[in-house]
Amino acid sequence: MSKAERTRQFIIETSAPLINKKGMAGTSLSDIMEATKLAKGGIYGNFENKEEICMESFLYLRTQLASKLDVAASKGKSAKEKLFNLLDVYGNRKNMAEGCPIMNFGTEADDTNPIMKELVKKAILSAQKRFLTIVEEGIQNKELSSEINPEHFSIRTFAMIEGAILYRKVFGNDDQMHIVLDSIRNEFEKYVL
Amino acid sequence: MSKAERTRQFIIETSAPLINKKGMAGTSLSDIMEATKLAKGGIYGNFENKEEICMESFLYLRTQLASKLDVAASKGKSAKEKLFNLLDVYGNRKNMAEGCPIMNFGTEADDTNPIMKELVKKAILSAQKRFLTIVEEGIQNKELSSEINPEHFSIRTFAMIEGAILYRKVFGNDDQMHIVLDSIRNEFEKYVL
DNA sequence: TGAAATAAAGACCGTTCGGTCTATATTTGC
DNA sequence: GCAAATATAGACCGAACGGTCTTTATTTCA
Repeated sequence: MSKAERTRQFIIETSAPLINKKGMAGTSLSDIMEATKLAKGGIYGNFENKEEICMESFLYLRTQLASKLDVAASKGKSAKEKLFNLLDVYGNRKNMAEGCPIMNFGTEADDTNPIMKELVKKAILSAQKRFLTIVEEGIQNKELSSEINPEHFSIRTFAMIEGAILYRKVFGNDDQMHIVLDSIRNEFEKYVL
Repeated sequence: MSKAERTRQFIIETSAPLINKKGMAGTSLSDIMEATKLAKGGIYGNFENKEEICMESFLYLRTQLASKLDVAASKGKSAKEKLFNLLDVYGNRKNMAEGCPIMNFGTEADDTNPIMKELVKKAILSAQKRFLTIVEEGIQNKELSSEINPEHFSIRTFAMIEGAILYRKVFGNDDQMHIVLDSIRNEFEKYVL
């Protein structure tokens, strides 16, 4: 990895939590300069503009979280274990320090920023698919009753978790998150054969 | 209503959808000037600063939506009708043109803006309470099985709807919202006596 | 209707914004 | 270890930012 590549990566990793917290419009270049201790030249030598930093920051956060989730799921031996492991990742706020990047970037990405919106869309679909696959495979393996609707379950689960993340952000505690996760677990158990 | 009061209200009503869409940091004073066709003097004669416009805009959006919800609920004669009427309001995107103000302002209100955060917190609690009351009264009136946990149900419902609103914003359609609302209806029906 | 009170216009202010560019410092490969 | 290549510093730019203030226009009410 060349110096430039290392610096670029460093800028992304340093800016990402900042932008996730303060928003794209709310994070200024001087914020990024201060956080990275780099001057303008150091930043703009590695990025076209602020928008590129925002996009890369989102992709970084998204990838980080996705790999945590994938690792957690893969450690489960059954559909139930996989799902519950996923829920545990969402339940631990350390895994999404400044809130969910999907929600943070998604709410800010308006129609003037279609590329960002597309990235968020893909992130949602991939998060949803993680649930979907677990349920579908669970049915195939006869672990789950075929009465569960995999698509509906995964949409509902993802939506509920995002709502709980909003709760967590605004209230600053995990009370509602735990209630939500428990209810997802309870509902899922009903379909476990 | 004095001229100033009318102008102030006009500024709020004109800015609110703009700020809800573009965010607090993303909406500039010139945006507000353009939308209202007012000059700086006209704005700052009625507001201390931009932050005040943002707060009033949130309160306006919140009140607008709350009254729609309250009216809808009050038209229902049973707990089920009340709840279903509420869900219909959430289901109609026209009622939340640029997304849910709770989510939009809530994700942006960080710790540097504690007053805003408090307003969002109250808005969430009041939205949740609307569900809670319906369920509690339903139980009292023997319309609902006492097996339903009113608090958990209302938290779960609100979270799921917020998640669905995020879906709607990013995907631009109501597919997931309808799936979510249907599942809420189905779950609720199980407790109807 | 006319005088006092009030509301809005818009020139102006310092600051900060995102971004460019040259000069200097640091890597890199021989 | 030195020369060429590359990466970073930071002065600089015009535009846009939020906000102020005086001047002018409009309400308001006797």
